[in-house]
Amino acid sequence: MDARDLATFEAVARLGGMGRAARELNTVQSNVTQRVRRLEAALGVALFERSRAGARLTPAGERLMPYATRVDALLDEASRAARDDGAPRGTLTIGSLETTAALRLSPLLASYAHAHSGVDLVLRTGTTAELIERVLNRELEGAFVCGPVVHPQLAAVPSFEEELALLSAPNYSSVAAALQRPDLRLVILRAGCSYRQRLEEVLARRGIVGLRRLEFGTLEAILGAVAADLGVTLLPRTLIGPAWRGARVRAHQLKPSEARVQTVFVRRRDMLPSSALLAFQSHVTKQQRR
Amino acid sequence: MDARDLATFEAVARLGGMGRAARELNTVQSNVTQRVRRLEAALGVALFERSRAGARLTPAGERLMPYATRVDALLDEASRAARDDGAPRGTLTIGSLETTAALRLSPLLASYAHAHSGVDLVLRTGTTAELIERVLNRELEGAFVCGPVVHPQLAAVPSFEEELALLSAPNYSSVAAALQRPDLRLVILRAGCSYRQRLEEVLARRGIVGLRRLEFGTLEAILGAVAADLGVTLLPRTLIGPAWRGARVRAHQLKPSEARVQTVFVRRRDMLPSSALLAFQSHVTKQQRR
DNA sequence: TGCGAACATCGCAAAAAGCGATTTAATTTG
DNA sequence: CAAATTAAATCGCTTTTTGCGATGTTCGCA
Repeated sequence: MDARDLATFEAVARLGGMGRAARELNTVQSNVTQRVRRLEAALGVALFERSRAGARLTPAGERLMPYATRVDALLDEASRAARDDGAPRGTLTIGSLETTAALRLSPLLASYAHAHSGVDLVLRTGTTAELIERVLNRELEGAFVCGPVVHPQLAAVPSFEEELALLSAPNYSSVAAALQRPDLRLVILRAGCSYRQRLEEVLARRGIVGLRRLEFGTLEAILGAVAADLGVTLLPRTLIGPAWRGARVRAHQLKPSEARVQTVFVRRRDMLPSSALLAFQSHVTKQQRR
Repeated sequence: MDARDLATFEAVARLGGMGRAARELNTVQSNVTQRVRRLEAALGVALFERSRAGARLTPAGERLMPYATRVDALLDEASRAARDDGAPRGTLTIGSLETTAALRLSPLLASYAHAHSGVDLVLRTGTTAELIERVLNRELEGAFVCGPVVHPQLAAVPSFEEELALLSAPNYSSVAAALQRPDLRLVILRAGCSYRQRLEEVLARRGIVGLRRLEFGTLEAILGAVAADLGVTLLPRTLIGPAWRGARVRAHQLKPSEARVQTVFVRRRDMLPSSALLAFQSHVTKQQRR
């Protein structure tokens, strides 16, 4: 059984048609047809039910499908294992929450890039859910996300601990005062952001629900909005630099159970970490000890 | 990366040379060379150190090697999974101890063959060590061997329990009497047989060591030798049919701790059992309940 | 009954694989 | 020290496979 036939099969199954698979695989439909038919001939079973709508998996196809993805992943891992001699090299693609990137990663990435000049670093930001999705799809080798994470396919190592604070315009002297305003809004980084849910919980516990939201793409915009008294937000306390603290926004302390948030680094259990990733993780650990 | 190149690589690594691999793979040496070189080119690393003596793995090759075998096994399993629709079919190749085959398997195999006429049954006999080796090599889907078996790669399910008896010519009235003879010999099925070690332990506990051995290939020959007072042997009590019991050989009872032996069915944990095997195991269980 | 959307088939050209002979390199042996 | 040996690399050739584009076929639907 040829691995490329198997990959073709996988694409057809995933996309639901040979034509579509051909487009994804940069080839022509007749070629895909031929590969699928050869695979079927080799196995002696039909893998797809063809119809004018496309191709749907037969039970045999369903049984084969998980192997197609596993073989693909295994071949990929094999090639990385053979290439990787322990010296970090190649491309390291990791993900991070926006806030974690801003707060923790700059010095880390700088020192890492300096120590391992042979590594091309790629950092993608997103929400916890997005990042986890990408890690599961093997688009990212790992990601810093909002913990805790429990998932059978993922290994999570606690990496940072943040203390969140409620931010408001400076003219409110307490959390309670900041939450008085009738037209209070939640200022959030983006839909699905991990801290948004936390913020809603914090407010719900104070009897405030159903607030309108303001969503911005950058931290600066968020802080600007809070400074302009458009609403409140929840962010790591230490994220508020001297340029913002005190004069332009006020950080209200929350009790630890509400404020504590753990950032964990997740990666697929079944994917062997590249040397570049191992080196990165040891950098994280080193940083923690300081 | 092509799976067949990987298989070629594996053969070269295992056999220590491209020429030898070519012979095993039924092709020519230049072909093997080409495949290995292509693999090396694709990975960008040397996999072998060539010398006049053959080819030895480089560190990169060492890292790749386990993947080569895993990919091979996975492709194999994929093809079986796709083919196997739950109806037992194809070839079921299992192993068994000679004694277990004689004592337990005949009715089992007969009823199984009858119930699943689509399955070609292949039964190989051997010693526990041989059978386990073959199961590990995937030459057998599973085997009945002398338990207990603890091995990280094997799953073992207890299947039968035998009571062993010391067999002698009929003119000895007790174990002690049978062991009196100065030129006593151990009559054993073959070198490495599981019961041989047990027999030696039984005798050692009675102060008898270093006996000569007589080795025969068949149970009939063994019983004949014992009947002719050439020596003693250790066999499952129930194995001695009416044709032999009493008149021609005498079975001496041993205490349970010495007599009890468990036959377990072992198979590779990482190999998904075929439907044929699952059906077989359910036959075994059914038999046990009777 | 013709149209559209899908897969199947066909013929051809290009690419790759496979083979056997030969070359090269490194030992071992006489 | 040269010849023989052994194993891998290379080469030229033939055969096979692949990939492509065009065409054919099927089937549901307007």
